[in-house]
This record gives sequence, C-alpha cells and structure tokens, in this order.
Amino acid sequence: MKNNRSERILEAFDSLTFCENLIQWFQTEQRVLPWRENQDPYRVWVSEIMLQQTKVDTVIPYFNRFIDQFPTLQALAGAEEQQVLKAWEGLGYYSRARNLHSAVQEVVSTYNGQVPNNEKELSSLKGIGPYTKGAILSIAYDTPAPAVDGNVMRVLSRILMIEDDIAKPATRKVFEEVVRELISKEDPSSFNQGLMELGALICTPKKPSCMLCPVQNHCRAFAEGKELQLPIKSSKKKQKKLPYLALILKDERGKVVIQQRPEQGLLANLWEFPMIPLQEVNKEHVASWFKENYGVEIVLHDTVDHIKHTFSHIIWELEVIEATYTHGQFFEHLTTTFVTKHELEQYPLPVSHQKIVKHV
DNA sequence: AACACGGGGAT
DNA sequence: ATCCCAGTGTT
Repeated sequence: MKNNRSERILEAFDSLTFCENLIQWFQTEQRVLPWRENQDPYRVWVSEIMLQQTKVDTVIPYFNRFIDQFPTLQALAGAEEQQVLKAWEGLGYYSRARNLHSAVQEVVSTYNGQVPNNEKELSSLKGIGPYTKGAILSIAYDTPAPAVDGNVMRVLSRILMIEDDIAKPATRKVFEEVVRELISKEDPSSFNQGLMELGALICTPKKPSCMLCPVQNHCRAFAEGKELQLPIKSSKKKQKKLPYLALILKDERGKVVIQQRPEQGLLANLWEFPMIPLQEVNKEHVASWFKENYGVEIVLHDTVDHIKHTFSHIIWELEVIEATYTHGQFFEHLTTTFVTKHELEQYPLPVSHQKIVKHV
C-alpha cells in the first residue's frame, strides 16, 4: 500500500545522491567506538540498549566493563540479576538492564542463543522497541529497516522540512515511513548510523555546524535559514518535588540498614537507605512512624547533608540524618539488612544514595 | 495519547 | 534553569 505522506515529502528530493553523500561522510568521519569493532549482534544489542537516552561518552566505559564481565550472550544469560544491575549502576533507566537480562535468557532458551534477525522475533523481546529493532537489523545484519531516534528526527526534520511535533508518539511513524523509502539498500547500516552520527556531530540541537555538513546542499531548512526552528517539539511540564528524610541507621556495632526497593517502579530492585516521606509524615513523628512501618525503635541524631536529586519526572529532596537502632525486630515482609560500609559496595544503589554512602 | 522511567552534560 | 540524549513499557 502506498504512503502518500512520505511520497510527497520525498518528491523532488535526490535520495540517491543524499545517500551517497551521507554514507561517504560516515565512512570517513565516524568516531572509533568500542561497539564498532565488529558486527557481533550481542555487542550491537548491548550498545543500543545502553545508548537509549544516554550519551556516547557516558556509555563507553560502561560498555567496556559490561563486555569484559559478560563477554557473550550466554555469559549474561547465566548471570545473577543483581550482578547485572551492579554493572548498570549509575547508568540509569535500570529496567533496561533487567529487560536485557531477561531477553538474553529468552534468546538462549528459545532461539538457540542466536539473536533473531527478523522484525517479528526481535520485537517480541523485552526492551527491544521500534528503534532498537531497526538498529540491530541494520547494523548487525545489514538489513534495510528504519532506526528512528531523536537524532534522526532532528536531522530529517531539517533536511526535509518536516514540521510535525516530534514529542508526539505518532510522529515517529512519519519518519519511519520516510526512512523506509529513503534508506540505502546497499548499506543500510552506514545509512542509519550516518544519520545518527550526523545528528551527534554536525546537526546538533542548538548550534548545528551547517558549514561542515556533508548534506548541506540537500537541506531544505538550511536553504531557507530555518535550521534553528526545527525540529518542532512541544515542551514537557516540570517535575514535582518530593521531600524525604534519608536514614543512616546504625546498630550498636556500627552496621547500617539498607533495604531493597520493590520489583516494580522507580529504581526497581535497587537498594537504598530507609526513606521517610515528609509529605506524609510530620517530622516530629518520624520515630513513631518508623516503629509502625518497620517494627523497630530508633533515636534520631544530627542532619549531615541535604541532597537534591532530579529525575526525569520528579525531584527528590533528601535530608540525610543519622539515627541509632535501639531495639525491636524488622517486619518479616521487609527486605532490610544490616551491612558494613565495605559490604555496601556489593549492592546496586542509585546515584542519589551513593552520595549518602560517604557519610556512613 | 500520555506518562513513568535516571543520570549527566551542554547551553 | 532548561533541554537533550542511539527509547521502551504501561496505562
């Protein structure tokens, strides 16, 4: 079935020359990156998951450590989830790690350890959405499939003067259809990576280097001097502030209490110091609230730090306070444990709570 | 379609 | 402060 929209967008556009220019530029100017050493589908997969919403420079050391620790798909499949989360510690969006771990086990059990090379099977794997599916197909298997991320939407919105709001979910499909027509059938890998590399190095959000752009003469936005007005993106609302008391709760031997977060939601399955939501609990009643909710009696001491931590959708304001355990048993249903500062290193903690560790 | 989901770096 | 980043899953 014909797609009128993408056909009209690409009308009078020299797709062939554009592809040649883009691919030529990518092949000479691409950065040397650890996941570009070969086409191993497992390495491509790991890199693409890590690169979701995350800058290349941030990913590099994580990728290298991760591949050292889990060199093969089978090695990762056989690992404990806590080990995988520890390797992901500090990278954020921890469901990526848990989904990758689960999906790799699925590949071992269902696909004989071979990463699928078709849309249907790839899509069925946890953590692989439309973008990652296309990235694996094109980069690992040289198959022409769209891999539309934020870079690609920015680059193509400018080159083709597409003025749809890229914050809308439906807009990604517009770009996917355009890429399906535009993509090089000769070298879809270099085409997709070239678009993203161009977005990262040249066609940047604030200050695009149009004078250095290998496809400048194809760019409709540049021709009209409108490159800074694209892409169109509606803004999101600001984060809500949530105040907490974070406890450095020690027993008589100097061990501290940490607890595991729930298996769903924010920072799932990571560990943390106990937190009291000050939005729900009056500060004078913290000790009694703790007794009711944890089953043990404590004495509060000095505040040692204030930590502000911004997530994508909320802001934690943590007042870090020292406390002493006096007596009582932690409720059975809680996953609390007493650990030494040394033992703390084995547990995956969110960055906000790593900042608390130095006060222990 | 809208929202939850981390953390860091650039401006 | 605000935006952005090689997005996906859930509701």
